[in-house]
Amino acid sequence: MKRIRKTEIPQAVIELGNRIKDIIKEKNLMPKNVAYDAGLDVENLRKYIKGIQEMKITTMLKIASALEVEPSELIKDLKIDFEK
Amino acid sequence: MKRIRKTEIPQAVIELGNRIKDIIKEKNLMPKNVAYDAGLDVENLRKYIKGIQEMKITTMLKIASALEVEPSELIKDLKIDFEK
DNA sequence: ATAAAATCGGTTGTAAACAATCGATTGAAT
DNA sequence: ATTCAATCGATTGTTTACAACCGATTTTAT
Repeated sequence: MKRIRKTEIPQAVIELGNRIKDIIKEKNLMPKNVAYDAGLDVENLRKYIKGIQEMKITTMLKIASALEVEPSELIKDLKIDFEK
Repeated sequence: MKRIRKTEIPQAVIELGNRIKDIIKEKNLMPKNVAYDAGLDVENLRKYIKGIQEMKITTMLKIASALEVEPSELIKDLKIDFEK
């Protein structure tokens, strides 16, 4: 059956995806290789870049490693907009 | 039925838990309040502190917000030990 | 123009996060 | 000594991440 997302994707997730996208572009990397280096499926990496799917901490660390950037660079100033 | 974890908890997750624990202690915060401010169940916060459960990016951001620290401070120098 | 990579939208099985609850124990403060 | 918070282990329903695959289309490079 159709798998529907019930919750909104947080803005920070979108922003994180954009940063990954930008770094890939700046460093002239290939998503295919980045995915491989991070131990991810290319399609899933694409989902992170598009902000369709949220990632776990360790996934972020793997991607940072594959991009050869500090994890901090990826999450720096990411704001979480949450309703308490 | 028993819910058994199939994969190993990465060391970075343990380390992240320790940092959260330390900050709570240093700042004389109450886990109860931190959990509330982060919009989490106390028991789940405990799982993160113990490193029993891995968190998503946004959860980390919420916890950083509740602890009033920069997200970068939580993940700084976290190393991921992964087998490609 | 053709080949390789990227992008897209969708699907599916499985593992794990998330939320919440329970009972019991331990530690600390009044 | 009693109250409150912390800690622990365990459980459960629901949602989501993860991994993988597919077919189609678009972009990029040779």
